[in-house]
Amino acid sequence: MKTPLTMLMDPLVQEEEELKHLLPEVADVAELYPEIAGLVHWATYPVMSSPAPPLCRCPPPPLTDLQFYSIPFFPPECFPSFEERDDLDGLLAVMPPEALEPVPVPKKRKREENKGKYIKKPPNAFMLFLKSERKTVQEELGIRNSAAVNKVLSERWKSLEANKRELFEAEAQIEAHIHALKNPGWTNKANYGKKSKKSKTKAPPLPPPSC
DNA sequence: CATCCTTTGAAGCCG
DNA sequence: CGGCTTCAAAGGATG
Repeated sequence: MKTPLTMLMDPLVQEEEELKHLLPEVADVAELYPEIAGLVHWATYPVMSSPAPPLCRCPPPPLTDLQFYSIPFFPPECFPSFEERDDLDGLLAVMPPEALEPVPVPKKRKREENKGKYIKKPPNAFMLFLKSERKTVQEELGIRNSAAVNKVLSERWKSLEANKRELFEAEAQIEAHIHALKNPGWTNKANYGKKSKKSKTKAPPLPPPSC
């Protein structure tokens, strides 16, 4: 008899071979971002061959960050062993009540959400880089305007060391896999055309002929 | 208050 | 299949 969680994990197990080559990057991500190490280990453990990785006892990431990425809040200290994680009822019983709260949705999305469940795209590597470095640039340059900050970060992204960029790319892949697991069958198509049309005509209208 | 600006990358769409 | 469009984040600016 398969538990709901086991059924959820089956697709991941099937992709074990595909993900194996990512494991070194997963370890790097956990090292680079200790605040989400527990989450990374938890999320990737199902695709790892035995033995299970040592249980991370680091504190869980802030709940707001987890909700931001729509990741269920399963802090490692909620289950003393990975085996107990498969006891879904038991796990739910020990989870903090706020972890079961619905994921907050930005105001600009609430209209769409009212019509039906709105699931955001997972962030790509550059978006994760923006999120990671925005505060640093804001403090370094004393600017808050995101458009200006993004321009600066665009240049830094282009000159970023390859190995550091690969960490963000690996993290983006992890985010995408978690997103796919949480939202089976979801595609970008669901979000396409949901935003109001921007007048961002890449090729500006032809100028009038100068006589 | 809603949308724009600004970036890269992923993915949908269309001819 | 190539090129265009949309949307992920975010916070000040603008209408």
